[in-house]
Formats: sequence, C-alpha cells, structure tokens
Amino acid sequence: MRDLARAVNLQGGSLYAHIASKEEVLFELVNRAADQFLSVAQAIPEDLPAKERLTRLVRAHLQVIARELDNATVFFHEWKFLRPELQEKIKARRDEYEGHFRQIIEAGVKQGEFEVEDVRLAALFVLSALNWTYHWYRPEGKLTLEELAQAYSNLILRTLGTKAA
Amino acid sequence: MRDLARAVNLQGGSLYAHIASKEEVLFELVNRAADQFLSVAQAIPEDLPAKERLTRLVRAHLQVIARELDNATVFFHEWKFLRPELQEKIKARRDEYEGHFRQIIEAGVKQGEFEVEDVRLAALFVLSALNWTYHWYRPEGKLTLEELAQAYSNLILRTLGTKAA
DNA sequence: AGGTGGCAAACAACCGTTCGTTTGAAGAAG
DNA sequence: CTTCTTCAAACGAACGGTTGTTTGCCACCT
Repeated sequence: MRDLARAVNLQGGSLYAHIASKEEVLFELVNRAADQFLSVAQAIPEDLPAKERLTRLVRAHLQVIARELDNATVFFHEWKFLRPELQEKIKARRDEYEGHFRQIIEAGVKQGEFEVEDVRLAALFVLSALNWTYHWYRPEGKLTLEELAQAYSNLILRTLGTKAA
Repeated sequence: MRDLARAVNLQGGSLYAHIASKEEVLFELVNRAADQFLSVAQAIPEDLPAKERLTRLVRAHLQVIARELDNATVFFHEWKFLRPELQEKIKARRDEYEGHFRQIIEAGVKQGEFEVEDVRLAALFVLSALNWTYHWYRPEGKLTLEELAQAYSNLILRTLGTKAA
C-alpha cells in the first residue's frame, strides 16, 4: 500500500481517505480488466461469418493483453485472493466472456465452417493458448501484435477444423 | 516459513538447521518440478512417428500437471521471484523442455506429417494451451485425465495441420 | 567429547490500517 | 472585502500483527 501511495505522491495512510481497503482496490483493478475484455468482445458484429468473428475476437483479445500487460497479469491470478463474494462476481464475468468464444464456435459448427467435438473444451483450449501470451509477449519485441494475431488466428482456425486455408 | 515448519512438526526457526533460506526451498521446489517435466519428455522414444511422439508428450505433460497441481502452479509463476542467477537456471531447463516440443514438430514437418509455418510459434501455442490447464483442471472432476489428453491431442494434431483424422 | 537437531525467544523490517492533527481552499456571514 | 466556518485531503505517528532469520541453550546420539 505504501508503494501504491508513493506512486501517487501520498503518504501510506492517506490512501484511506479515498479507498476502503486494499481488497477494494484489487477488485476494482480486476473488474476493470474484465470490462476491457468484455467490451471488445461485445463490439464484434454478430452477423459476420464465424471465421471472421473469431479472427476479430482473437486479435482483440491479444490487443487487450498487450495493451494492459500488468493488469492482465493481475486479472488472471490475483482474483483468487478476493473474498468469495467478490470472486463470484469476477467468475461470472469471466464465464460471460468465455461464452462469447463458445457462442462463436457453436455458430461456426452449425454453419459448417467448423468441425468440433466438444465446443466447451475447444473454447477453453483456444482461450488457454491466448491467455498464456501474457507470460512471454512483449510489445517491444520482434513480433508485431498484428503478426502474432494473424499467426495465432490461423492456428486456431485449423484447431477448430476449418476446411479452407 | 512457520507454516512450512508446522507441516513437518517443527518450530519456525528449526527449519534453518536444514535449509539456508526460503529462496533455496523455492528453487528446490521449482527445480524439481522442472525435473518432472523433463524426465517424462526424455522417456519418449525418438524413433516413433511424430504424431505418436506428440500424443505421448501431451499426455505426459498433462499427467505431470495433474499429479503435482500445487507444484506446477508454483513452477509456472514463482520462479520469477528468484534472484536472477537462479532464474536463469530455471529458464534454461524450461527452454530445454520447450525444445522437445519444437524438435518433435520439426521432425513431423520434415516427415510430411505436420504442416506448420513457424515451428517456434506453434510449439509455444501448444504449450500455452497445455499449461493453462492447471488453472481449471481438477483430477476429482468429471473429466478423466485420459479423456482430456485424448481430446487435447486431437485438437493439437489439427493445429499442426495433420492430414488424417 | 562432539556434532546434530530441536526449542523458545528475540530480531529488525514490513504489513494493512487507524488515529488525531494540520492544511488549504470554498462558501457563508458580517 | 474581510472574517469565520466547514470540509475534504493529506500528514506522520502509531497500532498490532506477520515476515524471514539469528541466537543461545539443551538433549540426544555417536
């Protein structure tokens, strides 16, 4: 907390004129990260072909991670240390986000664009591969975000059993 | 440290008759986790078809994660808090392990079993999807480890552009 | 006799948070 | 235009507790 205070030129205790507790700050942080993911997902038009929607979602997801590397790291881990009640709120939003992936895959299967046995597991697989990027991706590295998004999209489309290249 | 001590029926300070520091314990933990991953990878015969080798490696990887859920969690995260010198040792072993994936994919491409543009990125993608399982997989859940390994192997083979089903 | 392993106590540093007080600016009253 | 009041924001010290580690001492086994 004293580090946090120093970052805004305050004394440790002075923070508590603005916040209720350290946990409140953590929740706010994690919750806003959830906002980011959800809002980009909701911005994708539903009337596009599943392949296109998925490609866009992949790019958007990677963009959010890259743009908020630190927040994403906290988002993926630290929510487990919230009290159960707050944890549930985060879990609900995470599940909602996961639902976007499932829904797109589901739609693609129905349209004959994808061929997937277990939609739930496939969505989890894809999200797993995407989420891990926060471990190693650095915007200042060799790989452009656009290049990464392109390459990962291709891999993911094949994972989901797309026919065309 | 006092929790650790209680787990072996000792007083907090008594630990220091056996260990040098908390960091030493962390390193030992993380390093032994690396042992687990590396040893199962090295146990896979090199003269098998790439598809078979990869399937075995996937199953073995998931088995290690499932068997040592807690250790795996620490392995994936906590090594970042070691001093740089020890971090490098872990990184080296992690890279060696990643090399197994790369090598198998590379071999598969040469044999015409796989079709992959960027071997390095493909290996990273596969490992990412596998590693994330520690976040959600619980051995006591509905999904058998064997079922998970089977399903993930199929997805991964498609990711790598395998022809046959 | 010597070394090992254990204990209890203590160490300094740090943790999240509270407390009484000071500051400075805005608004009301004269 | 001044004076007085109000109020939020910040300070700095302190609280009780925890952290990783060190110390001196005693008991046991060789």
